[in-house]
Amino acid sequence: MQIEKIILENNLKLTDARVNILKIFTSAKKPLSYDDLKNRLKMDKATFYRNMSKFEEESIVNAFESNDKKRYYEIKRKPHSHFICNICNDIECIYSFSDIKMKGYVIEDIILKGICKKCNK
Amino acid sequence: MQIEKIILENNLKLTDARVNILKIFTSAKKPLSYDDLKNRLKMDKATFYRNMSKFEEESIVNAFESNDKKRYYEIKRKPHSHFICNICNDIECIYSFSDIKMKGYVIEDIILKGICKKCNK
DNA sequence: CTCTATGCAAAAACTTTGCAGGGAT
DNA sequence: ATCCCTGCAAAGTTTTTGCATAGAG
Repeated sequence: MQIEKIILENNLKLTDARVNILKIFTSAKKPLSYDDLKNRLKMDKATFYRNMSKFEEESIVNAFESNDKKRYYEIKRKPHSHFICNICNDIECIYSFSDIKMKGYVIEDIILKGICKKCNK
Repeated sequence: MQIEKIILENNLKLTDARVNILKIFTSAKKPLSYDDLKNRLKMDKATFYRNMSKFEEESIVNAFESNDKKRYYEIKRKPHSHFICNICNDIECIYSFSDIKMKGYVIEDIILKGICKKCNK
């Protein structure tokens, strides 16, 4: 199974908590916070956060802080950007560009902030 | 004086705390957090945060959360973007582009994250 | 004089840490 | 058997709120 492979390849022990977390994130369509997930997580918050830190270390997930001071995580897949709405705080993934270059810098993520389609009506 | 004008034009009372804050921000070259400023602020943190909220409401300042979970503020001036280093957490202002458009959306800020020049050596 | 602003202390929100017991390899 | 993981509770960090007093207009 794909998820078990990810865990074992990164020299982590295969535990229920890790499988539970990665199942959720592999099917998620946008970044999620602990708060978004707490009802679906069969584990303590400490376990969640500790595992997410491990996954970040191992480059299995990306994370960033959003407008609401929560940390949002997503599984690493093809490069994309994010749009964060300053009104409703919703986060959208954007696949239409990722071509900004800056000499001497490595650009790992592009975050656009503003007013989303829904809130802009 | 420019700072007093800003305060009074927005129907705020002219207080030492507000002048103190805006003096710092008008001469700042990049966004600053409470933590960056606490030694230079002659006021309680509650006063600082309450005033910054007012300034945001009145569109005198912009703010965003950075990698370190702190809120960074800057005086509104000509539009620009920010680069946040994922290693040293330093924030740089970037004036070289701001031309991304997305139909139906309003883009208010562009934040690039990655590895800055210094850390990329 | 009135209404807003301030300081202090306490609370709130999110995340991290210490520790003892449990589980994967 | 060993070392990593987990849950629980407590602590840490940043920001917000309540309340009484002070200050601007």
